[in-house]
Amino acid sequence: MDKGTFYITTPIYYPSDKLHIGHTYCTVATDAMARYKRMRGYDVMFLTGTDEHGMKIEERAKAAGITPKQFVDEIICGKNGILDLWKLMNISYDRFIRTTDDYHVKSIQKIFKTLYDKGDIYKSVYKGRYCTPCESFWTDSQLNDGNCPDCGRTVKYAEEEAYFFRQSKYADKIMQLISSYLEPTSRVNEMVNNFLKPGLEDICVSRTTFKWGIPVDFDPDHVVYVWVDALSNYITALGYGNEKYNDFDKYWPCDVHFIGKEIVRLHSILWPAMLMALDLPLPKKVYGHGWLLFDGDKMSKSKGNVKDPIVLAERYGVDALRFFLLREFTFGSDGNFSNEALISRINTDLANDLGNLVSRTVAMIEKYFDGTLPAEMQDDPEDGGLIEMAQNLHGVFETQMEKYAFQSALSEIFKVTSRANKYIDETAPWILAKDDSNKPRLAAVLYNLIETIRICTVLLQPFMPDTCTKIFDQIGADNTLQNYDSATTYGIMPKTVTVSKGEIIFPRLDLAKELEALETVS
RNA sequence: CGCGGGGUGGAGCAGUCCGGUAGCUCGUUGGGCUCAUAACCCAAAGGUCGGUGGUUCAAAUCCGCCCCCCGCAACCA
Repeated sequence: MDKGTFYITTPIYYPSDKLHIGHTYCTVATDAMARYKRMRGYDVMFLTGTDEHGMKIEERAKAAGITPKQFVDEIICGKNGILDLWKLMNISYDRFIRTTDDYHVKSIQKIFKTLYDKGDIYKSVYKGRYCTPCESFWTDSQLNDGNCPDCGRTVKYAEEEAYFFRQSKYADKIMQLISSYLEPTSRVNEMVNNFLKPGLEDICVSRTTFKWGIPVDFDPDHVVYVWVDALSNYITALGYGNEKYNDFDKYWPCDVHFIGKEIVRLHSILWPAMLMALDLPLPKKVYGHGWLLFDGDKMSKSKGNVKDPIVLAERYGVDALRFFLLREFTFGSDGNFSNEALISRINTDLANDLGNLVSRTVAMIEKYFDGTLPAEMQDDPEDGGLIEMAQNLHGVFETQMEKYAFQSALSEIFKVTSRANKYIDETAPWILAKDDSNKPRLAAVLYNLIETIRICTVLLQPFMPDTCTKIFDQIGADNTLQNYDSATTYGIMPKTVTVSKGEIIFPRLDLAKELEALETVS
């Protein structure tokens, strides 16, 4: 059963504000993959966390009249904070790292010193446009008509002593390797043409203009700038450079970093360069997923189009929301989030297709056999189509999952539930039930339905863990019929299975009513 | 000429690498069924595949040019 290790990560999120549906999307995807790999027998390490340093948080804390640590503690541990959100969303992370954790801080200082001693970090001068009231440096491209993008005032040329990471030294190697670890491949060209071909510049990795960061221990005026701090979380959380954990050798290199497309550059260029400088192996995959857009726009607080995952999960159920996020959107591309799409997807796939299939199957077994199928069954060639699909499902499902194509993997499952609904019409059990001599045939039909539902449900577990438990209860599948291997064999369910009709799993929603309600709450 | 992605029935998308009857989901219309959550099943209508020129027996697909949308451009999942 043991297939080795699988290490998967989300980005560590920046807790300057409550998280929104976009963060939830990435984390749910990571969770589904982690659960899938666990089911398949891998020793999984699923890491998520928070990236807590930086000027923005320092400023927001100041504005709120509290310390930066108090500020992030509230957002992470407070009511409806990040920990609550992941608990609500049923996120099965194994480890949660905060960049303010002592062990991480110590590791970062060591890493910084190691790179400095090696000559890959060196002291120089950062030159740029500086806005004095905002105490911020800006690049030319960030400027708004030549003025500060934050306050609109004029900026002036300024210099600041800073440490730089010798990223340029690793440019050639990265150019050679990037297409082997970065996915989807469409992102590779962007990196090569925009950054690698024009020539990599060294990157500034320390600051003296704010204090809320990890101090450079051999030069106390400086704090380590975000990216060295943040990216390293993937190894410090395994115990690299600290005593807190000691499974670095076991899990590194990482199997896949799931990240948003906006930080592809940092994960596919800077991070590999850092690892090369530390003489460590590179992650096997970096997957830059797309964004959820709202009315074609990026979600942002200022545009007022942010979707609150807590509101949606509480209204429609965590599993329905998890399912929607991974079923509706192509993981590698941007997708358009809309309330209408959410409601429609729940209605068509979950209520009409899957939920109704379970409901009608279980109801017929109760009605025609008092809930328990008889051992005597009569097969028929017309069963072949359905059985073949159910039997082969795990194979096509795996192919898609291994490509991180959640949408396609789910689509394969729903092809089978659709086929099962069609099978009911083809076999017309209600007609068979009219004549007792047809009972063995009727029993076989209902058994095929139950067994098909069971296989689909096994594979749906990474996406909708709680709902699948409810379905297993209704169709009478015990624990031995729920594990991954049980989905690879058709017909292992006992013939004399007993079902029990429970509550409706996914009630059908009134689209117009829900849209109206969502307008007022989010 | 900065770079990348996209433009396919009313909506959302696949197909483009490797040319050969344009496909899926939703919606619409008609029919069927009554086990089921007014759900399910069948059928039909609906597209000059952004524009234009070229290659070819044949182009959504390959090549040239043009238009439009989105993103990136060194801190946004």
